[in-house]
Amino acid sequence: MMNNTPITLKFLAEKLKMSVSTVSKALNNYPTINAYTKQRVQEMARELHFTPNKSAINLKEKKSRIIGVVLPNLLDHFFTRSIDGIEQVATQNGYNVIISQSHDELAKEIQSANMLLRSRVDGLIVAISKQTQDFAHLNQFEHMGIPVVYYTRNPSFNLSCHKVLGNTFQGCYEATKFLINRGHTKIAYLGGPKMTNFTHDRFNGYIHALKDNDVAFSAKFVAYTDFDRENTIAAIKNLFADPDDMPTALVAFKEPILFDAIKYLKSSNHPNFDKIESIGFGNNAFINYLDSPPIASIEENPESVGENAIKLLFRLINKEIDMKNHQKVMVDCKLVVHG
Amino acid sequence: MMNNTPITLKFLAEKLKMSVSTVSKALNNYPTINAYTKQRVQEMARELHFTPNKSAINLKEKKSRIIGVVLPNLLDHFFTRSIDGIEQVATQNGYNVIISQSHDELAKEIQSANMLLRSRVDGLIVAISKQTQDFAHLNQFEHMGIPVVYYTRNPSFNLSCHKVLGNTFQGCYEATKFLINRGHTKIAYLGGPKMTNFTHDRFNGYIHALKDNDVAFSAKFVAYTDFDRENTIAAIKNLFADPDDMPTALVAFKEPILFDAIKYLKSSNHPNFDKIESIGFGNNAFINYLDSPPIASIEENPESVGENAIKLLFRLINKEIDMKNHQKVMVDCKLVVHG
DNA sequence: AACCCTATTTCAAACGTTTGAAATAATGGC
DNA sequence: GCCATTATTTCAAACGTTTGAAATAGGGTT
Repeated sequence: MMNNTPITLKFLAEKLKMSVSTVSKALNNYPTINAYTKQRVQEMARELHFTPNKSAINLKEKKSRIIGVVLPNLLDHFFTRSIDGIEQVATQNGYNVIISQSHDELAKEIQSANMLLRSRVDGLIVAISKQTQDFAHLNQFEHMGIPVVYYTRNPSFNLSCHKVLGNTFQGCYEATKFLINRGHTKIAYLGGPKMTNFTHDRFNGYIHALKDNDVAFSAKFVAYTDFDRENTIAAIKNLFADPDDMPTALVAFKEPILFDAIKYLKSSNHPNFDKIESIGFGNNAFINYLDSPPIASIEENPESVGENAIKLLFRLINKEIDMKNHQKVMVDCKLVVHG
Repeated sequence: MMNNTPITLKFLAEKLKMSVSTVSKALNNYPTINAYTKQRVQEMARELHFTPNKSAINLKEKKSRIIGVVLPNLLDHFFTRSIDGIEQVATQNGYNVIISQSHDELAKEIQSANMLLRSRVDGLIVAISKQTQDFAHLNQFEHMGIPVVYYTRNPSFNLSCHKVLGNTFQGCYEATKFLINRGHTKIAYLGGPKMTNFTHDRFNGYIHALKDNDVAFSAKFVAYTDFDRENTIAAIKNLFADPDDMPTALVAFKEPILFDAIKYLKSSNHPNFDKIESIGFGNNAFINYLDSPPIASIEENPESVGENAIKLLFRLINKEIDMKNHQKVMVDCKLVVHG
């Protein structure tokens, strides 16, 4: 049942009474190896379930064919969907992926980075945690010649780097424009955590759409929140504070937050609740089950973001692009109208 | 900026004018190494950002300190939550986790398994795909002495193995009993794909709860579906086919399916829609946003399932339990009442 | 100053591959 | 049958670690 001697090249070689190098070359289909020999070796390898030891190969080849991915968490469907894009391209190219969650904590992100560094990944894709201000743990990779692509979370403030970002400006612009075209002039913007890029580009998209369509901007129609429900409710209260001048539409930086907002508005018996039209980032599958769903969603195409990130990474790994020649890729959003 | 000579023990040794083994032992805090030497080595290692090469260590140690996880997909929160449990225990024990999705396809599962085998994981945790009937790709691991723990998806029909399962019998029993206690006597059961264990234990829980509480079983209150919405609607139509004898409550094998059912019932203007009380497996966070939410959820405690799976795996890895002494662990569900 | 401990360092082999260079075997020309 | 090719196989080093055994250094004792 259980095999105790590990099946190595050496073991095969002894069984077949030939040298280790012949076995190795036969399995790797070297042209200098006799056809019959190859056949014998390959048969034996199959029979004994020979599985090459990746550690040994990595050590010899000085490459692991592993891509590391560090991201905040797997509960956000944006990230899990992006992984699908990453994995697909990786697998096509014979690479494997190690995923590590930071849970949005810097300490865990550092830990993840260090373990991936020890594993000598050939490249790193990272969506930084909310806490990440210092990048030493990520810069290490580049010092060792391992390319890093930042995605989704934009560390622009203090770092020039390779990045692949969703075009949240365009997404928010289109959403706002869509609402304007439906006749809204009082469109509120519900933004996310102020400090990160969560919100900046989106807000600009909102502003520009208003401007380009001659809709007046009003500061009282802008509020910020985070992923905490109470804060969202407080923000909504603010947006709807003036009973004589309440928004009729809403653009939100993330769908779950928008759902909280909708729920609150409904429960607070807002007079024109039925008329309010809203749009958020995400395009969550559960919208299907909501009674008062957003009128549309900003689909961020996470698979495509992931795909672009890893494609860029491969170009860096293959030296098609110099590591120092920092690239920026934007992936457009798509407005998906529901119903 | 970029370092070209890799920082290895050898490199450190040359810099410090000592032997490789001294450096190695100093870094590993061998008692035979002089304190001052240790200090010098450790300082130099820090300064030059020495990072041990895991491949080399794996090769030498014949262990990778990697746990492989193969699961259907990451979009199902059950699995992502179970990963949190797995990762936490793994990290505590100095192990890393490689996650690979099968997308419920046998071919991908085989591919994942093979890559993990090549990576010489020290153990495997797997939730088999719906298509998995043959286990050769997984049995390979045990042949090589690598323990495997099956979780969530129970391959009982043709395999004795180590398994960690949610106690769906108990979960369904409690849900049914809860509904009975609320006065229902016409409780429908909406089951999942018939062939797998998706449904069998749950159905038994339902049946036993009815029996133990003297509620008559009626075959017309049982229907099966899968993850396809159309099929779910068809199943619901069947359950409610007899206008003179319609169920007043519903237990479903998975929440998203239950949501489809609720949505359909609502849209079809079911006369007593408001009265219908339902419970499904999952405890999805989005229930919060539903207007007609299930009255309760069967929380499957995925983190705990994951945690139990990896704890069992470690006991196998550490030979606290013999691999042939197959273990079965059940993780109880918890009924969570909403509102 | 010869000896013996003990403390510390170094040697050398091993883990399982890959691969260019060297060795050997097979074939063909004459 | 001998030489030159060519086909095929083997040698040997290398990748970066770990670790038991062997070597060396540093003190004491007498």
